[in-house]
Order: sequence, then C-alpha cells, then structure tokens
Amino acid sequence: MTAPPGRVLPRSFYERAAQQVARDLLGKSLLHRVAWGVRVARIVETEAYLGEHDLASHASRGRTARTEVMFGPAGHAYVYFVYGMHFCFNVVTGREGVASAVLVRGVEGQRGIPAGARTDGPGRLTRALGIARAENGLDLTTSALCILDGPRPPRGSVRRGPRIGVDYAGRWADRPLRFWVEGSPGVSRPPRSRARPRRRGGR
DNA sequence: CTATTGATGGTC
DNA sequence: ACCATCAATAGG
Repeated sequence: MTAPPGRVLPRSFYERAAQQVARDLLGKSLLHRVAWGVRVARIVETEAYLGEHDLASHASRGRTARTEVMFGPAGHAYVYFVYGMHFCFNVVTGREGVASAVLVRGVEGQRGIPAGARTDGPGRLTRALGIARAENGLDLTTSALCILDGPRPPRGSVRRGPRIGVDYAGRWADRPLRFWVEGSPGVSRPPRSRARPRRRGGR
C-alpha cells in the first residue's frame, strides 16, 4: 500500500540549526514534479554544513554568485555542479544571512523512479530525480520541488559520523555532521566496502 | 578484495 | 588548481 502522502514541510522546519534539520530530514520524502509526472524518494542520508566558519562549506570562501542562495532565506534549494559531471542538492537552513545548509547524499526511490535505479550518492540521486541547474534557488515551500513529511526512522536506526570527501577541511573534517539510516540501500558507501559484506569467520 | 585513474567543467 | 563524484580498470 502506498504510504500517506504527507504534508509539504513548512518554512519553519528549515529555519533551525543545520544539524537538527539534517537529522530530521531522514525519513522525509523529496518530491519533484517534472513534465511527464512526479518523482518521489525517501531521504536516508544527509550532511550538515554550518556556515562561513565551517571550512568544509562552500560558504567558507565568502559570498559569491555560486553560494548566494545559501545566504538567503531557509527553505530554498541550493544546487551546484561538481566534478564536471554531477549535481548536488542541498536545502538552505537557519536564519537569513547565515549560510548554513544540508546536503542530501542518499535516497530510496518511492515513486516515478525506474526500478533498480541506484539513488545512493549525491550525484546519482539528483539524476534520478531530475534535479539540475534549473532547480537552483527554488523555494521548497511553493515550487515543483518540495519535501513531504514522513515517518521518522525507527529509533536506534539513525547513525552519525564524519562527512564524506572533506578531508581538506582540517579539524572540521572530523565533526560528526553526517546522518544516515542504518541498513538502507540508499546510503552511499566508501568505494572500498561497496560489495556485500560476505565474511564469516574472521580474518 | 584494493588501489588508481579518467571523464568533464564551473569556480575563483 | 581545485574540487561536498562516479565508473571503469588493473593488480593481488
């Protein structure tokens, strides 16, 4: 049976500390209305980026044309192009003027997404949901792109740890600002343990 | 299984 | 020059 649709999250949800929003986004559904229908996916992995003082954040290098939307009001999409190939989707959080945001790193397809399509990893999920440059800056409370309320993951299934791919950020690299739902196939994995854990006795 | 590299382009 | 990435490949 289909789960209840859930309400569109209000702006007040996003007007909080990025760590809190990152944690609370787990279990919510990202929805995108596209020309030929709608695509929906459950969020299972996020990372919080705290602001200009956070050396892992794009905002740490100041306010530029690219990072402009992060400095704006909460509840808007910050979409950027990375590695010449992929788009990453973030939601702006906190007070206007404070450049904090949450990167969505993994989802599970729920509707409108081809069966078998991989949606783990920030680059893969934007491709699956049809999120690209045109979606940068969209208001998640009034546009074709939004996030629906959904059941919180079972208590005990939420894990947290250091963010991925930010080793250059000094001590900020170690902060446990990544959140994920343990056991979900939508959670990205470090390249090395991507295969199934098929290990019985030890060593 | 691990390690390495190529693709591909905006940002500053 | 540097990436908030992914896939494909070569080697153990």
